[in-house]
Amino acid sequence: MSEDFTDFIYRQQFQDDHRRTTAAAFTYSGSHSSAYDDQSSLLINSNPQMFDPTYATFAEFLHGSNDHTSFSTAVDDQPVPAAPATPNSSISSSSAEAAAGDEESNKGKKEAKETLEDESSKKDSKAKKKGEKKQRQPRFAFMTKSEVDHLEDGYRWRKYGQKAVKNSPYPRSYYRCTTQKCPVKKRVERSYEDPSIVITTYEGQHNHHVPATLRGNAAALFAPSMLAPPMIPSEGQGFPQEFFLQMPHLYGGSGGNNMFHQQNINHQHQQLHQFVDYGLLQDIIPAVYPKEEP
DNA sequence: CGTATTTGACCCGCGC
DNA sequence: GCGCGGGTCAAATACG
Repeated sequence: MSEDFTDFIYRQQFQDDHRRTTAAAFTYSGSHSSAYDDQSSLLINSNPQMFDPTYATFAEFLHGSNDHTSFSTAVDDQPVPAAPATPNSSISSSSAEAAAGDEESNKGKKEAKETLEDESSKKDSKAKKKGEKKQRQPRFAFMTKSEVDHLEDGYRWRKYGQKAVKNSPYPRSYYRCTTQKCPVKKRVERSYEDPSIVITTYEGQHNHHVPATLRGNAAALFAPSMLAPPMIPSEGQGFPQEFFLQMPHLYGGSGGNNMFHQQNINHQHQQLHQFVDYGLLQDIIPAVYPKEEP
């Protein structure tokens, strides 16, 4: 179960749509998303003091609008053996297969489709072209304590599926980035143990900029330098460096230090600090939010 | 009327 | 080989 985790990286509280949200970020490489459900409570409750009020919104958090916060996790080099900053959150464990293939199971249908477009090639070339292991893209997950399922993250998503989650009354939703040719997928589900926790998993890299059609300032936060390079298949040990370029603030490089660098938090965001200080504990306690959603 | 969502069918890997 | 669970497709439907 916990083997699916590679590292617990970050914890964050912010506010989206006037709702308070708490996020915990980690990478993982397993195939079963239910694996981290077991850890959600632990992650959220482990150490309230770790919250970093640097970012105001989920999108900001995701894209790293500033880099006042510095982290060092040896994710791309080796598994992180130690817990970030609290003995409680020792979630880190194996990170053997960054791309364990259990997805991309649509090969059959794709084959049929492409046979139509490309009569001559057929499944042989197809299998050759794509059948070479179909590796799963590295995934990056966030656990957010939020009443909204689908958090604004700066991109446009189209829902393409929803499935019931085993042992959970809450379904899992599947989204794809709406930008043409962008391979990024995302799935969202609510923890069955703590319904106030939403687990968002991203897979793949965006090959484009954030659409400028967002409300708020999410688009403006996204610098051109954030454009991700083409994906390079993972070699099974950790995640490709390219993956982390998307969220540089989450990785202070592979310096070897596994610990949080809390001392680097910039304290110039006074209002955010106040916000956090005021409402943090409320979020730590599991709560039932009024149902909403469009 | 174009686009996004819903939802059952389908595919695939895996364990028994 | 079969059943199960996860993931995706795509026709139907809802939505603006």
